[in-house]
Amino acid sequence: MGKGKWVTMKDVADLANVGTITVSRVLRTPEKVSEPKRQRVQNAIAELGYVPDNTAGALSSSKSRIFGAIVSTISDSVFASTLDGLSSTLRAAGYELLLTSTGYDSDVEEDALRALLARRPDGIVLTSTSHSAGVTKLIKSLSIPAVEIWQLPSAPLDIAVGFSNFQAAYDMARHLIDSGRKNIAFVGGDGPRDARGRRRREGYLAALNAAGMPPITWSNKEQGAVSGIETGAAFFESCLNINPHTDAVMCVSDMVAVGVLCEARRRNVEVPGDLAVAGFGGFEVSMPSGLDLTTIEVPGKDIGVASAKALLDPEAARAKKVIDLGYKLVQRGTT
Amino acid sequence: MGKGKWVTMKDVADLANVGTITVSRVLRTPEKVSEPKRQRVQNAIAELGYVPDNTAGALSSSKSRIFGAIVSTISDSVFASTLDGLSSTLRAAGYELLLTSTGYDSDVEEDALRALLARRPDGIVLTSTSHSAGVTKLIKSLSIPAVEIWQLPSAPLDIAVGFSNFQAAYDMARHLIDSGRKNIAFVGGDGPRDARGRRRREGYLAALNAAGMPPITWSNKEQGAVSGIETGAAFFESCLNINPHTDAVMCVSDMVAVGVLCEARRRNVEVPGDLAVAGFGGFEVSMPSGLDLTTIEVPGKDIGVASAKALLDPEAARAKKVIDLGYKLVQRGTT
DNA sequence: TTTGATTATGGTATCGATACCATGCTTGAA
DNA sequence: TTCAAGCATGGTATCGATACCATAATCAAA
Repeated sequence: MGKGKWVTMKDVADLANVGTITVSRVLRTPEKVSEPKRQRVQNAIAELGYVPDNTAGALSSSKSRIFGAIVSTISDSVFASTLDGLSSTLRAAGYELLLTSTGYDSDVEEDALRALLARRPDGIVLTSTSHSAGVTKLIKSLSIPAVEIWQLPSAPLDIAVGFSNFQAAYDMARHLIDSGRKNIAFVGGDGPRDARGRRRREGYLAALNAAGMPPITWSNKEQGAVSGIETGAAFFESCLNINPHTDAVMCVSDMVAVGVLCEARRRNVEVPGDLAVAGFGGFEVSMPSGLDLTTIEVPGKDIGVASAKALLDPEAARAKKVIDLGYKLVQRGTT
Repeated sequence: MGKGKWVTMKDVADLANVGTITVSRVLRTPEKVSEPKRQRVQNAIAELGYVPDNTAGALSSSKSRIFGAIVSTISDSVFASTLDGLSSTLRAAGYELLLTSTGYDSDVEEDALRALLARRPDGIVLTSTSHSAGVTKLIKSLSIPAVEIWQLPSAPLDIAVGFSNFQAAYDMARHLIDSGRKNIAFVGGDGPRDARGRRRREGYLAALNAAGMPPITWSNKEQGAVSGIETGAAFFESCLNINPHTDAVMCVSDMVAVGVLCEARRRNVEVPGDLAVAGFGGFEVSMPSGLDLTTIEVPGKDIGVASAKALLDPEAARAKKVIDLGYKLVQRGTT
């Protein structure tokens, strides 16, 4: 049709022989327009292939119907399910999600936030919980809801949705201690940029400390990869050097645990007889068959859905301030 | 600062004692403004914490500096790296990415597209290659670049960036045939909504057909999960029933291959002696240690980067029309 | 019939930026 | 000295919608 030009509301109005405002009403509050005109307008819309311009709408109504999200990486599959939940819930309510990734670089966060704010979003989602002074100031000065997700911060900027990594790891360590394990190791979670992993490690340390057990921690920092399957496999290389009596290993993620399990099978280390293995959750929602891994199930998608609800109804969410969705320790065959 | 109100360009202009247009120029073409005024304006911006309103800018310049992307799911980690590449490249050029997921429902695609177009993007990215008539018509009528990614379509709507799943799988099958395997199975890729997996399966079938070998295909459709680790593990259950002489298995993804490998180790099936295992790639970019899996390395992130470039310079990209980034058959220890 | 309430509809200002044109000033060449 | 060219700057219209107010039409009650 139009080359380089968009059809405008005026075009529709002219064709239907009504005022532009009537077209606007047909789209937003159709019950306020009489039947015959509504029909004419709708026909005109279809005939011209009219697509409303939300940019203009946002300007005049000062409601953009966009929410912004800042994530460290999209590739991190843990976030992915959250983003899916967020995006689909918002879309169902007629909102769009503007996504920006920082690549774990906190200097970028402020830039990303500014870029986001330039679109005048109706609310924002942050996936990190420690912010620079600039970011904090910027957010505090806004009148739109800000939701921090995943790791629950001690002092939320506005609204927080997530669960406690610390507590979950603590519980998992207790589970291993209670089932009689004496030498419990922890693998991963030491990356300087991986705040969630670090909290898990801290939960583990706290539990062992409370039980009077010496911790056994390990990572392959030098290799750069701290969360892949290979980390779990490589763990065996040095594990026995540190403590040859290790009889349980908590992993910072399910992926790492899968690596440990594969390697254990290859070396004929019996699981859970010789070695208990625990993961940390939700990289694949269900893994009932095959691996039978004990893990912490994390409400990734629920976090997305709950954040969306918080953005859509900030008053209700602010009443709670912190929305803790919990986690589930799922015991299976590996412990 | 302002409660519920945003600082506008006018506010900055008043404080700096210049016209609004000068503020605009300081932000976009600073070299056209004299040194002293530029300083005054920049001070005013900093003092007021001014964040420009791109919504308004988009309206008057009819350039939104937004690109839209429609993906089936964000959770699919394969897309994730592409989205990362796309998003970061665009952001570096001052553009933003508006993301919408369809949840594999092609009815939703047209809705999603309309919602995207309502934001007047400067270009769009599509991850599926078969579109409804409505979608095709809508896109053809646009004057903005449209990039189809991953699977290369036979007749691109506008620009296509990706590689051939068919050819890659064909090559992998040839590799197995050439290395002397006689009974080669294929696992997965039969989901009605998984077009990429289907093309891989077809490539496999074509190669076996050309070699005069009967195919052995398997899937656990009934379980709903056709791409997880458990698929690979479950494969063993029925594999021997179909063909007890199976000596090679091509998997629709690396994840499935990991499942196969783990299960093989557990059952003391020697890899690659008794069974060759091949994955299909890039769910984790490098897995050098531990698993040593032969796989097809897929240029996930590059696709994102190349798409971003195509969007930013559509004329150059249109000259090529189809940008084939290829793939890499990486032979490792499992074949 | 008049009045007030209610519904349907349109006109006009406005949102916050950019585009375009006009202006005044400074130069250097004629 | 005069004029053209170039630069810095500002004024005003404009982008495409919505908000707000005004008006016309309809209907029930007085």
